[in-house]
Parts: sequence; C-alpha cells; structure tokens
Amino acid sequence: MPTDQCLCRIIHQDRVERASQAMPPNRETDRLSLLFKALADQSRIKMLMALEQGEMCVCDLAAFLGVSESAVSHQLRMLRQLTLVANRREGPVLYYRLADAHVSQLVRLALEHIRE
Amino acid sequence: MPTDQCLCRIIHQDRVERASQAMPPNRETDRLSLLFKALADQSRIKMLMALEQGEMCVCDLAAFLGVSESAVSHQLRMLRQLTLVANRREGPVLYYRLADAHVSQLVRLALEHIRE
DNA sequence: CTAATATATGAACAAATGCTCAGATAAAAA
DNA sequence: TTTTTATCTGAGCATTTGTTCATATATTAG
Repeated sequence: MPTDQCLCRIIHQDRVERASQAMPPNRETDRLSLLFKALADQSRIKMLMALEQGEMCVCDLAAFLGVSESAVSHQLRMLRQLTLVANRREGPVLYYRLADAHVSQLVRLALEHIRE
Repeated sequence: MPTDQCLCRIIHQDRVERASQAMPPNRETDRLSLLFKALADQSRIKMLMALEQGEMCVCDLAAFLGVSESAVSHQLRMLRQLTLVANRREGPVLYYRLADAHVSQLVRLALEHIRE
C-alpha cells in the first residue's frame, strides 16, 4: 500500500533546526529569488550585459536582441521595478543604463562558475 | 494609425554592434540563465542555503521547507542536473550536499545587494 | 522470498511567465 | 493643432514551471 509521502517525518531534527537558525528572514529569501528571477531569462541577461557597455535606447535593445520593441519594453519595466536599470529621457527617446554595479558582479561571478 | 512596432529600426547602430561584440556566445548566456533559473525559486534558494550548513537528506529538507518529499525530490533532480548539488547514499538514505562553493558565493553577493 | 522505508519518477493540472496585438501616451515636427 | 516618432501598457494566449498524486525503484529487515 504505497503512500504519497514517506512515513518518515524528520530523520535528523538537529540538522533541520540548524538550517532553520542559519536561514535569513523570509522577506530576504523572497527578494533573493526575485533578483535571481530577473536574471533567469536569456533576453534579460543579454540586455543587462549589453548595458554594461553603455546606455542604449529601446530600439537599440530590440535590434540587438532581435525581438519586438514591445517585448523589450515589458522586460525593461520588470528590471526597472527591481531597480536593476534606470533611464533618462532625451526628447522622445529613453536611454536605459544599469542602476548600479551589483548586477555586473553577479553575472561575472556566474560566468566564472559555468566556465570552470 | 498606430503600428504595433516602432518604425525606427536602429537608432544607434554603433551601440548595437558594440554590445554584440562584447556578448559571450549564446551557449554561455544560455547556461547563465539556466544557472540563475535554478536560484529563481524560494524553495530552491532555501534548500541551497540550508545545505551550506552541511549535508541533509530528502526528509530533512522536506521538513525544513514544509513541503512534500516528492516536491523536494523533483527540485533536487533539477539541481543535480545542473551539478549544483551532489549526493551520497547511506543505506536507503540519500544525503545531499552542495557540489561546490560557487553557489554560496553567488547567494552571498546577491544578499549583499538586496541588503544595501 | 515478502514487507517496509526512503527516494525517484511520470502524468496531470493550476499558476506564473513571456510574447503578441491593439491601442494609449509623451514629445517633437509640421 | 494635427501628425509622426518612440515608448508604454493591458488583455489575451501559448509555453513553462512547480506542485500533487499514483506508482516505480532501491535498500534493508524479517
């Protein structure tokens, strides 16, 4: 009579408690996963890496990625809300840039990992 | 007569080319997004952070996260395929551990970012 | 061998994601 | 003002994701 769950509940109570104590508050792990979620997409990763070379407008990014400008605009909104990018208006054109250097560092470290 | 796409194609050809030249091959950006995808989930982030404290079995992780062991097992498979975790069998029990220190570094850096 | 334990796995399904499409908005040109 | 350009936005839809459920597998006990 197979059950959905194992009958065991906790094999090592001490390890579970140790992990719980070392864990930062939910608020932080939640923001962590949001940050990584922003990087968890080919287009967004490329956009952020492209912006490391200097600011670009929406048209530029769309051409670079080979996708529609609407799609880029949607992605940029997400990155803006997470304050990973910022923009500056010059007439009708919006120039986007990286909001700070943290993202570049994360990407660089991740690159080192996958290249090892 | 509004169009779906902007009529402009490329405003700054030089910036698009500069970005393209600086971009690593698709193979790498693809692996990058896969890596970040693995971290883009509350449960997986917590699992990886928990394993920084030492190895844990599936039961332990399920108890710690408060989710079913089946769910944990599915997540572990993904982390295994990305070689972010490794395991060791002791009788019927599988003990999971971090495969290397890179993930910890990434999480630490990301934590610094959201805490700033 | 059979039974029990710990974990793995495939199918199914709900929720989240990323795109497209049709339009809305902001700024400059005519 | 009207028109055009560059970007934004919401709705709709297809794909992906994370879970549950039922079952399969691996190991040990009896």
